[in-house]
Amino acid sequence: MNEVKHISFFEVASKVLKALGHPERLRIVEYLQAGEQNVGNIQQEIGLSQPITSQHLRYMQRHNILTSRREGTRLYYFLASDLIRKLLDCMHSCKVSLDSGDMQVGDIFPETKRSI
Amino acid sequence: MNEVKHISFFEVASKVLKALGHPERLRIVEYLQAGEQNVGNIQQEIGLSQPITSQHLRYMQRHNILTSRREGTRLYYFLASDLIRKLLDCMHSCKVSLDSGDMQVGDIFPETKRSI
DNA sequence: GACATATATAGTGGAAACACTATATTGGTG
DNA sequence: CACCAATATAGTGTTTCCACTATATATGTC
Repeated sequence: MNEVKHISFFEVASKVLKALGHPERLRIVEYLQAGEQNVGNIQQEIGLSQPITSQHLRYMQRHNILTSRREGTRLYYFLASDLIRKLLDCMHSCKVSLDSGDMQVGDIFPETKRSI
Repeated sequence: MNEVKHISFFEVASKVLKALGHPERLRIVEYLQAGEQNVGNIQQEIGLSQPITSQHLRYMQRHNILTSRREGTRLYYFLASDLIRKLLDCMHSCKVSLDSGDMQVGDIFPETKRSI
């Protein structure tokens, strides 16, 4: 048997986008751009409870955003693929555009202003 | 009064990503990259029912992905901001990388193969 | 105003996401 | 094996998403 599911770019991309579509997960993933980190560090950096942190990490692993590697009692998570890295690069350049004032958050979300 | 909500880049970006995290919505938005289209055309192009098409469009309008313009009995939808356009450009270059073989879908979703 | 066309909205049921509390598992060390 | 630290999972209630059917609204034309 060994059935292989065929999947279009839109399915691939939308799954990734959806999995990144949560502010804390986006923070985590941006943090991991600099390199792998264990759960404790991620939790502390982002400021979430332990179970929530673990849930988000597992969720992203299930959705092929992250992979993990065990080292003794610690679990290190890291970005799973070049597509993810590429997407994050893009997000970053969007962020830069926003920060430089080329774009305005108000263009995107009226009645809001940027903080940080 | 006139309270202004402050919102971080992560909130802005994650909302956009989440709203794009659906294969049909991604198809719609890619279709609209070429320019505005009315609901009927979008429906026919993507192959969805009329209410579903309208729902997705309204959803994306609520999430500041799209804007609309009425012309007689027709409603034309179009991309709402440069951030969206920039993100789509990025998705497109990711797609190109996938197609050119620099990246593999298998890297992202094991047990799958690309179609189209 | 009657009617047709284009589009939106309401209602509904099921699935998934989310945040939270409590508990379990895994690996290391004495 | 007992115990500790790190992490995962189960259970729960709430909210949001999603697809679908049926109905409503808006605009243009006669």
